[in-house]
Amino acid sequence: MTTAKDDTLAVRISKVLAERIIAGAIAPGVRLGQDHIAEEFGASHVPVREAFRRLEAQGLVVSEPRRGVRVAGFTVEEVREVAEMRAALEVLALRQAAPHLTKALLDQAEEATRAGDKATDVQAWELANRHFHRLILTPCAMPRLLRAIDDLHTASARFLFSGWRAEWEAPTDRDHRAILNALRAGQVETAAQVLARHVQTIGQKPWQTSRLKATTRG
Amino acid sequence: MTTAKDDTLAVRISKVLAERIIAGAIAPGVRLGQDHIAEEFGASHVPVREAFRRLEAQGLVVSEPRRGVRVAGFTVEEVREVAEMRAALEVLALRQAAPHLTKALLDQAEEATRAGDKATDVQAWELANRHFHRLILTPCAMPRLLRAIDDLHTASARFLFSGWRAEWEAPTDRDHRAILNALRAGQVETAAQVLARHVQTIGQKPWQTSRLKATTRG
DNA sequence: CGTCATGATTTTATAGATAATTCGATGGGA
DNA sequence: TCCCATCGAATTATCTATAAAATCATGACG
Repeated sequence: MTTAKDDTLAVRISKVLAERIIAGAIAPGVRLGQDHIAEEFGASHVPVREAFRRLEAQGLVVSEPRRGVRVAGFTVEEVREVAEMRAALEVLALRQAAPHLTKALLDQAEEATRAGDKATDVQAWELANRHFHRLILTPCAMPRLLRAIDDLHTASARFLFSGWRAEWEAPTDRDHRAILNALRAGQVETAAQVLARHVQTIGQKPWQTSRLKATTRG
Repeated sequence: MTTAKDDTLAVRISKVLAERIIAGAIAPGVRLGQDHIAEEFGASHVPVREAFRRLEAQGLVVSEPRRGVRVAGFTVEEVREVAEMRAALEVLALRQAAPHLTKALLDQAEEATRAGDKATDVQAWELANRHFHRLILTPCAMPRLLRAIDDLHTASARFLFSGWRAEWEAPTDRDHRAILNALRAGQVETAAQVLARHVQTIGQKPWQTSRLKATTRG
């Protein structure tokens, strides 16, 4: 999680910057001057450039040639986009992972859900939530898919921390338990549907959330 | 398509290398020495490193810290993975794009299909095929999704060129026309299902293809 | 025969120089 | 007097060249 020593310098810089962007410490649209950042990290500008490329691949910054990089702004449309992509990909991963899910894994997932219950701040909750999703999806054994989902999770976390999140505690826990119950009963399709709706719901604005819950499962 | 002049040098290098990897000119697992490539392009190693990062983001190379980059090897599982991801994401894109599809766009897509009919080599066919998919998906207006699909297309093209492709002409054209007909009739769900099956079929090994066609959508 | 050390190759990082774009200022025109 | 255009300076990205760290291989010694 925190800057492994054997990582290359560029990776460490990209991780620190990613944390800041996700946490909202750097506002969207802000230009990232490479000399400024290089000076802050006591490095030169070359590893900073590499860090920029990594962040660009994750969709956290946008790079305009000869005009530098800016923190990617996220509009309502982009938030919806990430949610839809997560829904599509996580459903795929769950379907492939389902045959390989063991009771031990599902128990671990339930424990992650409980950890989310007890979370008092958003960071702890997000950690538990991501842990839950990772536990039930990893057995699909599709590395490229899992990496894509992970990038979408970080994008989700970004606006989750940004203040205009909905009430996330109750419905999420309910959905998580519903997914686990369906999986334990062998009803993969039901679990997939709940997962899709669950992911799409997160990241809705509060008023949209309530309206969507009313028409739920239309 | 070919190395726009206003692109940065790193982008041009990454495009050339991507073409080579896709065309199979560089075998999977081969180490890419940055000095060697830099010398070939008459550049230094810094833009080469940036090009490596872009290729890594596309999944065409894998980078081990302090040990250089190697051309990503693609196994049968990885090919299946890319096909499944494409199916999931393209279906999503098509559903969102459907309301914005105009008759003019569908006509252009049909023309792209005809271009695929007339293609004599794999390169030309792949170009027409990608054009078709892009035409019917772009109106979804989801840039992140479209970029992800595009990366998956290049990954698909890689093993399409690698020799162990199935007979790709006839079934593809039939699927394309079926998709267009369904879209013209307003049957978005039908079009989405055909598209999903179509994408999953491409990239199957020949014997798998025939078996899958027999048990269609089993 | 195994292990350790040394050398060569390769990746990674730093510093300096070059080119391009943006912002600000100044001058001309309405 | 105000607005627009053009020119210039400064900021910024990009590239080249050079040095340092690390890994792998080879060979010698125990």
